[in-house]
Amino acid sequence: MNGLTRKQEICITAARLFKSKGYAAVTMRDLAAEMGIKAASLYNHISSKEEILNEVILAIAKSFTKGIRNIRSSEDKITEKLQAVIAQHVNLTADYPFEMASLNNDWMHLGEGKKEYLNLRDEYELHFREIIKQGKSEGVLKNIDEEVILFSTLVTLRNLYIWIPKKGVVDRDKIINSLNQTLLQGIEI
Amino acid sequence: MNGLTRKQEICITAARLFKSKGYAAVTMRDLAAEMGIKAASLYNHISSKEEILNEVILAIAKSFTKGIRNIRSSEDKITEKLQAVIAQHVNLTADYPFEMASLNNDWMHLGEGKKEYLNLRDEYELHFREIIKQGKSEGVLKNIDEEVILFSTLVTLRNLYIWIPKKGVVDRDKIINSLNQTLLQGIEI
DNA sequence: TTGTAAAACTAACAATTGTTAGTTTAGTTT
DNA sequence: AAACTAAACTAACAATTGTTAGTTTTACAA
Repeated sequence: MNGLTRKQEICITAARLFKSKGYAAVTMRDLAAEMGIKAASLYNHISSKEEILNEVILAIAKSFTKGIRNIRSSEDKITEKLQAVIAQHVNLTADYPFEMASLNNDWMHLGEGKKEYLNLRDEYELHFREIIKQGKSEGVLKNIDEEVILFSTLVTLRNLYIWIPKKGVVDRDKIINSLNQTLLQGIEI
Repeated sequence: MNGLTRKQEICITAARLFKSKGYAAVTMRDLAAEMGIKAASLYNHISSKEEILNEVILAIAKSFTKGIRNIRSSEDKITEKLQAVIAQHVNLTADYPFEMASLNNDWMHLGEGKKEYLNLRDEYELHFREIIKQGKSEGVLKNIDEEVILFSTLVTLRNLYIWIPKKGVVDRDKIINSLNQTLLQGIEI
């Protein structure tokens, strides 16, 4: 019909519900009602509630880690790498705002997949930290504590999902440019 | 004993659990076990699970709004006002990291108190936005979209609860200074 | 028309949920 | 000693939870 499997449709709908109430507060009956079917029917397509969360979170977590791995190993200058990281966040968030919410808020409810998620997150932060270190050693970035830079930048990017859907049609380039300026050069004259 | 009512002790313990699993995933039996009593005994001190969330969230939400109201109406220069906002976030987060997590992640589960919470949040953002506008009109802040400045700053400050407890003993002044520099002047040379 | 596979259904389960009612314990005041 | 109070307890409830088993519907290919 729309090129999606029924399972994918379920996961997409689930992600939307997870964003508004959180994983734990969404029941299988809520999800089924949203799909227009009965709860038991969901189990023709998925094996458990937890599997849905795994699908939702791990797919997008892999995209992020794969992306920053490429950015770090590229030949770009540091500033370009930082801008590429920002652009990746804006683009993935604009494409998958609901999944981003689960990634941020519901990862602790992962069962089997939690270890893999934590590995992906650790690797992501490792690459990001290394880019920042390189920037400092090359004199492109100020000599501020790496962890402060990592935290303040990453937390803004990770929470774009709260903000981006509020704008109507998303002008990605405008957002990317604003964030580049704000995060890299600050807001003070 | 420790100057706290039994109800306050319950709310403090609850906030800690809410941070690690989210409000919906914490059962009254979980909370009771953490207090070393049975679930039914909790109801000698509180009237419902929801009341606990109300207590936890509204207390800290009021602190924030009251604080920024005073900052905005002060005679300080814009830069000092911005630094005062940052300092307030660092201090309240260092004092109440668990409550901050509920404020960020569990407000949608508020029942009776949700309207009051949303009013407090709106008022907070209003004052913050006005400080930013004033900064722009006085030429202290760059001519970047107000909403971008508001979002990127506020999201960093609101999520300090994730980061501050990771540090051992919290050197508040060091964190405040780093954030002042990072948020206001950026990370790029 | 018949066979097949996808996807829905009804009905029910065992466990867990927030909560209530009534009772007991322990410490303090009269 | 008697009364009072704070705070715990046991036992149970009605509702909701994720999930299973078995059955029926739908649509398309043979």
